[in-house]
Amino acid sequence: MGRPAKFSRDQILDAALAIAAEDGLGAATMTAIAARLGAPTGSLYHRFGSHDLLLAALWIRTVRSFQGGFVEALVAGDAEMAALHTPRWCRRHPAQAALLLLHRRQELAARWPAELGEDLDLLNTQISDALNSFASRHPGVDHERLIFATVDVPYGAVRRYLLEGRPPPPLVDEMVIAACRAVLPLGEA
Amino acid sequence: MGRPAKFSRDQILDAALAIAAEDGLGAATMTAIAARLGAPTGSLYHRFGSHDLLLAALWIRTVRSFQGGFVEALVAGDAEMAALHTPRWCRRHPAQAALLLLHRRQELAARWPAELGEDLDLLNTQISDALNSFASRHPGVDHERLIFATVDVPYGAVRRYLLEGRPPPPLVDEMVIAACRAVLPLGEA
DNA sequence: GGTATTCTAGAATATTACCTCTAATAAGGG
DNA sequence: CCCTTATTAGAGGTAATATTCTAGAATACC
Repeated sequence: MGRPAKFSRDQILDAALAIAAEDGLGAATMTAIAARLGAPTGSLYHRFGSHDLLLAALWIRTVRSFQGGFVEALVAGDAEMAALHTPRWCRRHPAQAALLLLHRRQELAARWPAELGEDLDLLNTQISDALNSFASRHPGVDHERLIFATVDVPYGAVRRYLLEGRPPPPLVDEMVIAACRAVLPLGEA
Repeated sequence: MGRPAKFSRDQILDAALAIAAEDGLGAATMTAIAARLGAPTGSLYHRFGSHDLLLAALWIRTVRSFQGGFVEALVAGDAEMAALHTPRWCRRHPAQAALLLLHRRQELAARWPAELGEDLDLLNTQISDALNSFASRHPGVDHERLIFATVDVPYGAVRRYLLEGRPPPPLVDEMVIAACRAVLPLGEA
C-alpha cells in the first residue's frame, strides 16, 4: 500500500558501492550517491536515516555476502577450502572485495549506529563459532594457526591485486594452500 | 635570523600520526592536529601548504622509516629476515604501523601533490630494485613468490593485531617463517 | 472514486573543514 | 637599540556536505 518505491535499498547501496570502488570511500557522499542514481537526496534519507546508517548497512551487507561461503567451508571441516574462499570470492565480487578488504569498519562511520550493533555481533559470533567448532574437532589445530592460515594469509595474498584493481591470479591459490599445509598439522583431515 | 620555530615539522607530523592512530585518518583534520599541539592552524599552513601536503609528507616519512630495514635485509640476501622485518618493525612503531599498513596512499590525499611525486618514486624504485636484485641472484625464486613470502604474508599476519591495537605475538614470526619456507625454494641460501 | 499511505522531489539550512589574511611576536645582525 | 626576517596567532571567508522540511505524486484499499 502506498506509492511504490522508485529506488530500493539495494539500488542505493549498489550505487554507494560503485562509487566507493571507483573513487574511494570518501567519494561516496550522499549527494554523489543520489546523483549516480538520478535520485534526490531526500529519497536516501527516507530509507537510511543518516549517512552513517547507509554506509553501515552497506558494510553489513558486504560482510554477510563474504562470510557465508567461508563459514560453510569451515563447518564442512575443510580448512583449505575456507582459505581458498577469499581469493575466489574476490574474483567474483571485485567491488565488494575492495570495500571489505581495503577498509576498516571504523572508518566507514565515525560512530557505528547502535541499531546495527546486533547485526554485526551476530555475524561476528557466527564466524567465531565456526572457528571454534573447527578447532575443537581437530585437536592438533591451534586457534591462532587456524586464523593465520584461513584468514590472514589469504587476505594478504589478495590485497595487492585488489589495490591494482585486477583479479588475483591462480598462483595465489597455490601459494595459499602451500602456506596452509606448512602451518596446519593436517594433510587431508 | 628571524623568530625561532615553536612547532617543528616533525612535531606537527607526530601530532597528525597520533590522531590518525587513535581515531582514524579522517580525524586528522588541520584543526584537530593544531589543537593537539596547542598551535593555531596558521602555523601548520606555514610549514605545509595544504592538508594534502601535510598528510603526504607524513606518508613519505613513514614509508621511509619502514622501508630501510626491509631493503637492507633483501640486499643482504636474507629473505627470511626481510619477512620478519614487518612484525618486528610493527612492535617497535605501532602508530606508524597502523598508518602504513591499514591505509592506502590513495585515501590519504585525494590528489597526490606533484612536488612529492619524485620522493615516492624514489622509494618505489628502491624497493623494486631490491626485489629484482634478490630474484636475479636466486635463480629458483620467482618474483611473485618472493613478494608473497616477504610482503603479503607478513602483512596479513600482522594486520589483525594492528587493528586490535596490540603487538604481534612471537607466534607470528614462527608462522611467517614457515610460510616462507613452504613457498620459496631455498633452505638457507 | 475517495482516502490513507508511502514515497519522490528538491530547495533551504546547519555544520564542518580547509584555507587565507593581517597583525603581533621573538630572535639575530649592524 | 633598531631593523630585518621567520614565525606565531587566530579571526573570518569559502566551499563542500549532511540534514531537514514542505509539497506533491503515485499506488492500494475500501
